[in-house]
Amino acid sequence: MMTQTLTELLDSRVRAALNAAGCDGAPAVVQPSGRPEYGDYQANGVMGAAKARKMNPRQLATDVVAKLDLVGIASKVEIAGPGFINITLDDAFLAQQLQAAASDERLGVPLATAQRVVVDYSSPNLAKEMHVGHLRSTIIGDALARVLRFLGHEVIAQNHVGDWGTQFGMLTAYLIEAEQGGEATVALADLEDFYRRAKTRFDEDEAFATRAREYVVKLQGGDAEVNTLWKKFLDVSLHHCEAVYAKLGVGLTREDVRGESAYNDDLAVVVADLRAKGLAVDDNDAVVVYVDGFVNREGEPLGYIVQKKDGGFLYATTDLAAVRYRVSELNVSRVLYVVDARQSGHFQQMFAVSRKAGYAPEGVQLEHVGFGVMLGEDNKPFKTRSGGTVKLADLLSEAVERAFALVSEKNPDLPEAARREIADAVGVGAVKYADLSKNRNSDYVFSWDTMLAFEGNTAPYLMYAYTRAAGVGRKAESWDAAATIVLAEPAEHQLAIALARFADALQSVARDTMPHFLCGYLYELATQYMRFYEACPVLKSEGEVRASRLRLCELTAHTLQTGLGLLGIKTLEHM
RNA sequence: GCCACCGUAGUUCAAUGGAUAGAACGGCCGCCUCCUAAGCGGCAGAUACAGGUUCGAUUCCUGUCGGAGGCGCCA
Repeated sequence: MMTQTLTELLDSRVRAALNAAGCDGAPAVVQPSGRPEYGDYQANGVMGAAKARKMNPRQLATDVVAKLDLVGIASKVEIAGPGFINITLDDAFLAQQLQAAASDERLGVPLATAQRVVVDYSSPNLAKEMHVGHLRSTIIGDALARVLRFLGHEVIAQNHVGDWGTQFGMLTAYLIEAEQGGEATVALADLEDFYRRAKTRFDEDEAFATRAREYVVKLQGGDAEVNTLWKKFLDVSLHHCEAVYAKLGVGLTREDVRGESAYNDDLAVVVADLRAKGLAVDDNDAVVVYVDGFVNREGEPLGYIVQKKDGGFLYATTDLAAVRYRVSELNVSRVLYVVDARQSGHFQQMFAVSRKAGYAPEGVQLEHVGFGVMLGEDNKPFKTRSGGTVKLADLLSEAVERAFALVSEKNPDLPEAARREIADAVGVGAVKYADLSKNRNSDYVFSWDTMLAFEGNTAPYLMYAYTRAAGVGRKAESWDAAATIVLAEPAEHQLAIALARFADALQSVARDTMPHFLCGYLYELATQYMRFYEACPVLKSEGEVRASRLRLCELTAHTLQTGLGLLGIKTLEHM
């Protein structure tokens, strides 16, 4: 099994050479080359090291190259420009790497030093139906969880659903009305509608509003009847979420659900603890924690309210209780919050309080994995309350429908069942990939055209590359699966480089919590494969060349399938 | 006012401080008697502005302009 990625290997070798050349501790700065004429990898550390030590960079580069041991790894090492070291990998070395990857379930990806990590994602409000605003958290979190697991980390998914709050008084009050009218099942079939009707009742009928408020009190007081109604409502709502998850291919289950209500009993404990530690103080009858560095509009210290003046708790309190639970009960060393970037201020405060209170000691990483807002095609934010929201379920259906129309057009001879299956994978994959392939920090422009474009840097392109790669192997019938890989053509070399970078791509994703790095990698791999496919006949070639190329196809297929799988996107054998 | 994000081709997006800023879509031009043309090749086209740090800046710092957020008892 491999213990180092390609970049790590080259980096350590160049660093050793820098040390030997008198530049102790100088970073090697190894990265893939920007263009083919600069080789496969470039080491850029010489210029900086030379500058810091007042040395001549070209001379230092010469020294470093003289001491650089890349025997059996590189076929060419050149100095270029002011002191770049351009490295061209040896085809035999590359071939050996690929052979190792091909015979390994994990494709030769080194296992990371295992961490236990909480990924907090999706977390819809169970009072309503999931809408497009929930898409990003759900699929970004899912992709990160999959990548971290693949690298050997122990991931604990946490679906921190909104299952608590005053709105559930209204909903349970309305549910009992619906049950009495014998139409509860019908009414619950459309949660969004259910919420709307309950809200209307609340606004228009004073008696109902009063009852709703009473139900909130009863719910909080543990009243058995209201509790049962509440649980029934949650169950229906979770079923709805699970249907969406199933359609999306997201791995969240009931086991991962730990909603806000799970922390109810801890809230008073947390506040008391913060008081005992001298962190929480009374302020205008509320209980507040002050941490340095946070100010409000007027430049006054901004407190973090953990208990309202009416005695009620807030999500701020819940989040603290959750941190405590995750660190002390789940024993994790990294917590990822895949939540809308607009909450970054809240997380900054929450993290600061957690540190101060000792809920998250030094060694525990707390990271807000924020993402941009969902915008309409008019570049205006989606409305959350006053209608205009697209249900996630509807979005996916629409995507699948459009994909079905496309498949039927491209491939009219396939039986309908097959076209349905393809449309399912392509439609859902396109929606997910359109989102995952963008830098999550940017705002997200929701556009049917963008999401459902089936050409270029899209899921269908990658899926198609997979079917091509896998299809060749199927057609080949018999060939030597253990054949030596021989890289002779430029297209073969480029494909090999792309294949060999898989581990580095995954590491970047895990380190920076950026799924779009993996998308970029897979797109590059697919592109290189397509070029290879055009330039190098596989089935028509003979002997060792044929066997070698078949192995390249097979490894490409396996890598694409694994990579897409880590993004939560299915592959197909036929398209 | 404070905090954090964003500004790259007509459009949607890339680019761990590195060399000539990459793709895709759209436009134009080529490639199927040849392993799946949902493909491949080619042409045209961009770093908001002004400073600074650096051998080197789309990237880091400061400021300006522009977009969209957050900033005490909602989540």
